[in-house]
Amino acid sequence: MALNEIMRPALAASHFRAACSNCDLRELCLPIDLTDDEMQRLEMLSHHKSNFPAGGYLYRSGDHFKSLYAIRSGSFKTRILHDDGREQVTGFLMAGEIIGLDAISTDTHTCEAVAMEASEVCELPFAKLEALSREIPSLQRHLYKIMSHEIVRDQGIMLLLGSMRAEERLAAFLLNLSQRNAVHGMPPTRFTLRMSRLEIGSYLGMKLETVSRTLSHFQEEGLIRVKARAIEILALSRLREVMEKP
Amino acid sequence: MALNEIMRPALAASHFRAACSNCDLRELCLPIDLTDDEMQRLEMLSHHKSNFPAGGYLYRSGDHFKSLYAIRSGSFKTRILHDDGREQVTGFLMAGEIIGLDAISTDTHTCEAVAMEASEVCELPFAKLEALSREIPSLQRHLYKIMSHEIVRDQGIMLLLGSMRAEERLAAFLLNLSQRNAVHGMPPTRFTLRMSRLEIGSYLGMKLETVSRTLSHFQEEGLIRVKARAIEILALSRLREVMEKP
DNA sequence: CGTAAACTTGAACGCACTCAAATGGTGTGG
DNA sequence: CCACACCATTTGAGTGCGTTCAAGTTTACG
Repeated sequence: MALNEIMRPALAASHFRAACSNCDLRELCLPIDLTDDEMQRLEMLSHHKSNFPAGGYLYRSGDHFKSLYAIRSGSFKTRILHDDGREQVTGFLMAGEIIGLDAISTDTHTCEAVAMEASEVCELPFAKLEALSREIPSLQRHLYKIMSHEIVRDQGIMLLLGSMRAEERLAAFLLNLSQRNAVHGMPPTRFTLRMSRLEIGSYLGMKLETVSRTLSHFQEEGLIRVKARAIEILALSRLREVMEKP
Repeated sequence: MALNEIMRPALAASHFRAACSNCDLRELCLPIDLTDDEMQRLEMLSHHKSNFPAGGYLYRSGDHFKSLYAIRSGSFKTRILHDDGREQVTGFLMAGEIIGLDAISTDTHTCEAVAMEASEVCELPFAKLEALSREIPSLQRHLYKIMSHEIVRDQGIMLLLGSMRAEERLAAFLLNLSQRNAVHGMPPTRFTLRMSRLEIGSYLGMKLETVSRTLSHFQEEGLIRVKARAIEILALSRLREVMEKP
């Protein structure tokens, strides 16, 4: 497994933008190939929720499962909460990605999704999606692939959390963001973090101070430039080396 | 999220034992409700591979994806390999569980599955399974649920790796094994580990020495009794407390 | 423009790692 | 059935990475 595939690979963000009344759902998370007629049927079952506020909950842990959501614009974080107060950020999701897959298993959301900025989502009622996927084989296959893709992504993060050091984790994280930002038309070496050091730390299994220190260290090494949440990658290839050296 | 749900919950092992010519597939991983006729059709598409040898590969990383596998007896570990030699065990799978879900995404296996003892599996050709699931709604729903369940499990392990200490991780691991063993008719407080300290360490993100030391420590505390790979849990509730105290 | 939150940096600590050696367990061939 | 070899496991001692605690500084936002 190539190291640049460890975290959510570029295709996660680039393909699949499924049907929804106001979204181009033709590229929802993975490539989907539907006829115009099929596309229209997919669009008919979706609702559009616009102007989702920053900090707002898309759903909470324990909520009854009804729909998947396709992020049309903005970004979300998902997290699971512990009884004892600890929390773990399990993902940062960007436009074009699908959110809510965890809830299918038990018909209850096991994590919660919070908007990190003003965002728009398409609601995809799962019962309808399921029924339609029975009639459109390529849609069914697509749903299976999206879910499998999420499994691969999560296992990549298990590798990261289980066997990488702090520097390697952060390098992997930055490179992953770089890839995913590039997909949205932004330059791969300049982007703005949507999340705090605390959230990055929770995601990567380290403390916020360690995140901050490691970013500073990368800057001293000339690998990146950090200015608050603005990141500029100065040496992509050397950053990859950081990640690949045990 | 309750702490005893963090790792693969009991239902993962208890329910779903899907159709396969020689297996009772009626309970494959999650409850499945099919008519006799539907069951027969599910069984018709499956092959039975018996006598899978210990240490043998069910599939390797990079193999072309063709089938899912239902474990009929025995157990497997799945792991992802790094370019630089590091490996991460991503799961220990027991009878009744489904293996190979990661490969649907790209039609290529991203991890490898190795038998930890002599095992039997049912092969479920995915193309046929997919087609049949279009005709049997409850089978389709079942497949979605199994995949979602794997996502929930993986995210539980992310929580474990990202925010728990060594003692807590190992306590969670033992309690999870206890649950899953109970499901197979074995007493919940006495079971045999199928995996080495090295493999446990890889799975839990710690070194084998730390696994060993922590087991010894639990024994000194009177929580468990360890004799090589034989484990006896002496104080289930106190072991849960270990896991729940930050 | 002022306040609170986010971030950076420093210093000391501690958990888990590394290195190393001894012990125990397992399987195989004599 | 035992002896040997090999691998798995345990245990010890010392180290280091990341944490904790504690300022000080910058940024975001009303």
